[in-house]
Amino acid sequence: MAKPYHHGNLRIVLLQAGVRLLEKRGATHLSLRELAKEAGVSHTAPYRHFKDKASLLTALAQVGYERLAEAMETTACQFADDPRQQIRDAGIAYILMAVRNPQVFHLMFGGIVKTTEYTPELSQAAQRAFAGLTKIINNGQEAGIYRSQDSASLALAAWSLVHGLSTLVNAGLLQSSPSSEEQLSAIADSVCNHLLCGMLG
Amino acid sequence: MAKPYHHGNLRIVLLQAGVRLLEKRGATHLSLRELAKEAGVSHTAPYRHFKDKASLLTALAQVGYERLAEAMETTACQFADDPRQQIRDAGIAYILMAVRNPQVFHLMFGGIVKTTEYTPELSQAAQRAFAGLTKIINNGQEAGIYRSQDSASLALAAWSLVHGLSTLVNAGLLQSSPSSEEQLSAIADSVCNHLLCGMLG
DNA sequence: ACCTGAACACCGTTCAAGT
DNA sequence: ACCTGAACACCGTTCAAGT
Repeated sequence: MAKPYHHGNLRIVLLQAGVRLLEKRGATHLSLRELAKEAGVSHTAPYRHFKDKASLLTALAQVGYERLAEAMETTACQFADDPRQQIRDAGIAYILMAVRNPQVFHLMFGGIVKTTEYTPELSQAAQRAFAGLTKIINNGQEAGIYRSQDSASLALAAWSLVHGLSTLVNAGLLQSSPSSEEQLSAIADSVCNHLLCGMLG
Repeated sequence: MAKPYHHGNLRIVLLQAGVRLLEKRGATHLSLRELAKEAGVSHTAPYRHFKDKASLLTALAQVGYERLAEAMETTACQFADDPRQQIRDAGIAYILMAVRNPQVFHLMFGGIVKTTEYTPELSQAAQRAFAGLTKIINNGQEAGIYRSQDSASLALAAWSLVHGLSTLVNAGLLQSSPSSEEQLSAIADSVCNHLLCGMLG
C-alpha cells in the first residue's frame, strides 16, 4: 500500500516523535531536520504545520501541560473524603510526572517558550493543570482543614513546594538523589507534611 | 597603547560578556561566535579557555551559584537573633536573585548543564550556596523553634518552596504577575509564612 | 603560550518548483 | 493543499599556520 502524497497525519506524527526526540536530545539540541527524518519526510515538511522551531516547542510544551492536567484531575477525583491525603497524592503525582518526563517538564517551565508567545491552547492547557491543584485546595477548604482563608496563596505555596522539589530532583541537586520512585515518593511526602503542619514547633 | 597579543585577561572578559549575552539571548541562543566578537577576538579564541560551549555554560552557571552563595551568606549574618526573620529574608534574597538574573538562574537549574559534567568548582559553589540556607535552618533549630529534628528535610522543604516560587515567577505563571520587587517580596513573605506556620488550621 | 583563517558538518529558514 | 531540493546565513568545532 503506497504512502499517500498528502500525509494527512503529519502534525500528530511530528508531535509524537517530537516528544520522544525531546527526551532524547533536550530542547536545545532537538533538531527539526532530525525530527523530519524520523518522520520520513523532507526537512522542510514540518514548516507546513509549525511556523518555526519555537512554534513546535510551544506545541510540545502544550502536550506536557495536558499530561500534567490529566494527572492532577485523576488525583482530584480520588480520596475526595480525605483532603490531606489528596494534597499529598497530588504532590507525588506532580513530581512523578516531572521525573518521568524531565525534558518536557523543563520545556514547560524553563523559560524556553516565551510567555509572550503562548498560544491560547497552551494557556488553556496550563490553566487546566493548575485548576486541578486548586480544586484539591478548595476541597480542603470546604472541609475546613486550613488555617488561612486565602485559597490563592495556599495554592501558590503548595504549587511552589512541589514544583521546586521536582526541579531540584531533576537537576540532581539533592544531597542523596533518590534511586527509586518509592524513595522519591517518601521524600515528597515528608516535604508536603512540613508544609501542611508547618516548620515551627 | 597597543593591545597585547597575549590577551591575558580573556577568560575573565569572556565570562563577564558571557553573563551579559546570556541574559540577552538565553542559553540556547548564546553563540560562541557572537561572544568572541563582543570580546574583540576571533571566533576560535574562546577554545583556548573553554573546551566547548557546554564548558563555557558550566562556568557561567558557576558564576551564578557564587552570586547566590553571596546572597545567602549575607542574609545568614543578619538578624542572627531572629530565625523567623532570617528564613523569610533568605527566601526573598533567593527569589530576587532569580528574577534579576532569570537566564543565569535558568542555566543553573534547567538541566542544561548535565550533572555528570559538573566541575569540582561548580559543585563547590553550589554547596556553598546551599550551606548558607542550611545554616539559617540550623540557627533556628538551635533556637528550638522548629517542630522537627530532621534539619535536612526542613532545609529541603524551605529550599523547594523558594525555588519553586522563583521558577513560577520567572515562567510568568502567577495569576497576577508581580509588577514590582516590593509586590514580589510580599508574595514571597506570604508563601514562606505558610510553610513556617503550616497550612492546616 | 596564545591567537588566527580556512574548512567541515551541521542547523533553521526561505523559496521556486513540483504533484 | 501539501511536499521537495537547492540555496542562504548562521552555528560549533577542528586544525594547520602564524607570532
